[in-house]
Amino acid sequence: MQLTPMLESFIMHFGEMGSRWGFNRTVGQIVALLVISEEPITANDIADALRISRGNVSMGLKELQAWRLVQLQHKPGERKEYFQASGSIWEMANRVFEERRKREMDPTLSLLRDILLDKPANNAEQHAQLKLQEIHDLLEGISKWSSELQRLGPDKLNTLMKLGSGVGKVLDLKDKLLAKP
Amino acid sequence: MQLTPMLESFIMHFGEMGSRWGFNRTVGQIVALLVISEEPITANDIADALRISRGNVSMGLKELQAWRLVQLQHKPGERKEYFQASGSIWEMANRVFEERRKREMDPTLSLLRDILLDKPANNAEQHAQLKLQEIHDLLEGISKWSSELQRLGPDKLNTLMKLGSGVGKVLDLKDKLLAKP
DNA sequence: TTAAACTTTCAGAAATTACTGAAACTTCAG
DNA sequence: CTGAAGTTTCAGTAATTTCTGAAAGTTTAA
Repeated sequence: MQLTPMLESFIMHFGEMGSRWGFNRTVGQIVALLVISEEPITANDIADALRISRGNVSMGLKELQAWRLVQLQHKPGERKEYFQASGSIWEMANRVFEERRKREMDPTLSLLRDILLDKPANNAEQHAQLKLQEIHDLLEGISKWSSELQRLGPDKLNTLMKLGSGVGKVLDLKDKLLAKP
Repeated sequence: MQLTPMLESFIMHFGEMGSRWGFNRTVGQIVALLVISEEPITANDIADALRISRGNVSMGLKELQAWRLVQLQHKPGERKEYFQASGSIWEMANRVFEERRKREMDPTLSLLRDILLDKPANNAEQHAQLKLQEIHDLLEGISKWSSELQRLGPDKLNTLMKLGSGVGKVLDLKDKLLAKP
């Protein structure tokens, strides 16, 4: 496992971005390494290539399994565990979105729902609840919409993305057609 | 600035979620406080309500200004600076998305573009570049699309969100109409 | 069984990030 | 000017997060 400068720069970048994407440096580096390697590799290969401790690799892989971004493989006749990126880039991106939705929105939605069940005790609370309701509705909207979009599948999503702001026109079109009868 | 348990729980939650949303605890708490307060408040009010140091509030507000999530106000005849949340919840959410796009995707896009300009030096690099190209295209697609969506404005976006997975049908409709010569 | 080959765990160390509070700075009324 | 009322900065400390490496755990071949 010998990395060229080009590949190294990519891996290091993913490490640095890791924390912005919801995991730590090591996890970012591991996922980058797995994505670019053609063959499945062992935890030792990873520790070796990234020059980090074996224990750290083990924790990182565990985390990546929680994100469902790695797949475990066994080679016939060998005891070692081999790892590879799980699925296409598109599938991996999907999993990241899903997981982040869970971590970034669901807990807040749940809290907001609870708070909104309570009667406002005074004027300040009443005003606050109006705001919280707005936040709740917006979050819920985004959350539902994004999970529906994911269910569309790659091809339709692609059409939609290519359409870009042209969606506006399609929406107008739809309104006209429905308004007609 | 006396907080009821309900409001306190909301603020503390935003503090805890802060790091997942791209800022730190204090910044999360400050923005929560600003959102629920009816009147603009001073930095001292904030330090007081959240029981954090004045210096920390100053740094937090600076950060929030970078995110364009707070607005500075002056009351006639007073020297003090008053702060309030800048714009509606919807506008604030928009700014957060935009800022996160900048921080989470732009640097990676830029690195990928650079790497993809280089000639692959060997087989491993060639294979890696194919993957990097995929990542690049996906990121670029998402990035462009999301900024186009923001440009649609709240009403159209709302229609689109309400449509949910119904977009699929609208897309079919569009295809049929365009296919007809 | 035993032991070799491998993996995971976790206590403590290292690195990073956030916070405090005092000093420095700014602004303005008198 | 001067100083009172305000704000920002930043060195040092506190809190949090990440990483290491040794010990414990697991699996399988013989």
